[in-house]
Amino acid sequence: MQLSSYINQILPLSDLTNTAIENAFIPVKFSKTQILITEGKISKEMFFIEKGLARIYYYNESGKDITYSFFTEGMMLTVAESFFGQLPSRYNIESLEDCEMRKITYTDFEMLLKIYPETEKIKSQGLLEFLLKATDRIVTLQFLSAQERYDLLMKNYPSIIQRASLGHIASYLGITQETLSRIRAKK
Amino acid sequence: MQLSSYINQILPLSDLTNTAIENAFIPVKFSKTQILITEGKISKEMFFIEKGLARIYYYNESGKDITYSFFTEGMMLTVAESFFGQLPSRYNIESLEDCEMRKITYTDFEMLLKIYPETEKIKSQGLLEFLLKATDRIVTLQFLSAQERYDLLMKNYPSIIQRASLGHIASYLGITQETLSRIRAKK
DNA sequence: GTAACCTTTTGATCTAGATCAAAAATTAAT
DNA sequence: ATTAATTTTTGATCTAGATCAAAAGGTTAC
Repeated sequence: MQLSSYINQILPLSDLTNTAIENAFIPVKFSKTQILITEGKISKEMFFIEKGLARIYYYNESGKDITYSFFTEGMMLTVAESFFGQLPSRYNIESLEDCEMRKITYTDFEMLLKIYPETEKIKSQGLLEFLLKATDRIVTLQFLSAQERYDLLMKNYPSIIQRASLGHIASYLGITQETLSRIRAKK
Repeated sequence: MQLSSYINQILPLSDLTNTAIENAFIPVKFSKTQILITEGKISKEMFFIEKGLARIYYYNESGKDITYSFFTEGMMLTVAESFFGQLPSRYNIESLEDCEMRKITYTDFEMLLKIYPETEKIKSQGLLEFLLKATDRIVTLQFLSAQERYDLLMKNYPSIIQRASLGHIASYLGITQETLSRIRAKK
């Protein structure tokens, strides 16, 4: 999906504003396993994924690498609380495939908001989407079994299951690799 | 906490805007166990709690009542995705104590945003806070033990532990009542 | 091409927390 | 107050999923 279609599906904007947004998001490429945002730092950038796969992850108290979330084509990628709130990020972002993205800096984003006030709606709509996903996640983790969580991911994001590694998917689901491997085996 | 201090702690606003906000939030009282928002309907109201305790909850596939979240003095209470996005709510809201609140309707909220554009910041800041809480929740549910989740709730919201019922707290933590009772017993 | 390194699978065992059931303690209602 | 209803505790048992360990498959690099 193109950035322009993404924006327009949220809210149709004037041609002028659309062009301004298009120009503010500059193309970037990342190869596999690059770190785009680091824990402890304030996210200065937000990415729109045109091609590729990435994940947000963190290390728990015992140092285990845990995937918080996956992002793929047509999604806005950033540690939302850090970017929108300009707070230190508690997560890292890593590319899992070679990626083609568009990125905007926070400064440019603020500028857009100031010059084209209609983009403010894009911001709250964006926040709303992050929130919707997060609440879904909570409900999933609160009371579903490992199998049910896997089925749900399969249903909602089948491509992630094919493209991400077993270990990353397992920690995302809140289970061990072994358990995920067994769930897959018996189907 | 007063509504005015809540607003000002987010962002200092002009006296004019402050007064407009104060007037838009009208006082309401609820007695224990009243339903403020119902699953399937669009949340037309957002509440600021001056006194009392409430919870957001839902019924899972097997019909079990699950607490999604608690809200107490000084918090904004609403099903954020439903109120801000004007989408059907997937949750209910129930008062758990006699409550004194201030409420604003979505229409009045929109009006405020239009007349006093600086309130738009309050909106995104509000969304951001809901998002921050939600991400915390995910990390908690992803890999902490029952005991660790309980300790965390105790640390962050000790008053909820004293005021909410065992069953509500247990489902909030994603565990059974029996397990929670045993965790408490051994301390 | 094979050595070194990851990732996934399979097996055996263990345990945190669920489930089922019933007793005790609180709270509410007449 | 006494009964009824709800909530919490305690006990016994069971199970989903963790942990530990090692084999089997895949990748990557020289």
